[in-house]
Amino acid sequence: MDDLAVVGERRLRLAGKRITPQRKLVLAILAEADNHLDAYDIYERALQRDTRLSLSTVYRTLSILKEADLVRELHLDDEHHHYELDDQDEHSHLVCLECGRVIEVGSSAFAEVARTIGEAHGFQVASAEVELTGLCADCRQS
Amino acid sequence: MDDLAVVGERRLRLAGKRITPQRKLVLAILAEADNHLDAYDIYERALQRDTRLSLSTVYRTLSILKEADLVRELHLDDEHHHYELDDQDEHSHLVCLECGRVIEVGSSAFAEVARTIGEAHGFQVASAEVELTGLCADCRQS
DNA sequence: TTAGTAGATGCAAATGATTTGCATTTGCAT
DNA sequence: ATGCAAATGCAAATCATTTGCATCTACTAA
Repeated sequence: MDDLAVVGERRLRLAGKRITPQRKLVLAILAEADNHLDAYDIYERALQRDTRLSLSTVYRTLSILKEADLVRELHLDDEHHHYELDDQDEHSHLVCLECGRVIEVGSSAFAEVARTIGEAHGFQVASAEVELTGLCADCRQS
Repeated sequence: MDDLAVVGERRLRLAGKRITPQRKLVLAILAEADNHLDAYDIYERALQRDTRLSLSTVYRTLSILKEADLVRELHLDDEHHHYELDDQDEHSHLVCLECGRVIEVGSSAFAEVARTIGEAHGFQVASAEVELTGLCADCRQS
């Protein structure tokens, strides 16, 4: 969805950041992605679109987007970080131990539990990251 | 609690691993720790106890303990991994954005929700890691 | 109890993701 | 249009984690 990228630009401006072709590109790539990307994924996809973009800029851009709460950083594995546009929706990830597949799940149920648990500790929950590991349906059969 | 370390040794043996002074030490340090440690924390504490232990061995040991499900690897921040003995209890972490404090919370409530969500996707949940970020009680007042 | 051996360790060097210094370019406010 | 602070690219630097290799040692079998 292109909308997300547009919203992103608006929010970047508000944060006093410049809108550069590189940032637009990163935003667009993230907006189109159906799954989570790591920095290098983004870099590769950018190269296929001709625009000039260095890997360091990808990292710098992601860092800015993260600060602006436009992007969420995930720790799906130990190798590197993954990123996704932060659509403000709470959601969790199911990571298959066998094939590594990642299923994204909207989970308002979790959000509620999270808030309740937080409050019980005087804690004001800003965001939740839930990672469930196990076996996906396919891998359960082998 | 010393018990945890003993149980750890038993489980290591079952996994066909040798019980070395270094492994005992890592296990003991983890068992005594009140909070999550990273590899270097463990290394430092080990040095204070005279036993010979290298940082690489800490990493190798943690890796083994992780495989044997004796230790859980946490991604509390982007810098490095943290480890805690896996007491099989489900629990989540409240990470304060302001002071970085980490509050550990037992959460059978979550465990249930997790299983339910997993099942809805044909997913068999093996373990859950929940990280809630926000403001702790103290920091909310400033 | 002891010898033999696969598995462990320590050290230093390698790796690989992420960051940074610096010279050059470029948004964008005026 | 112009100027300047912010952004970029490149290469080099970081820093957590891993690995090769020679040496050591926990354990097994006799």
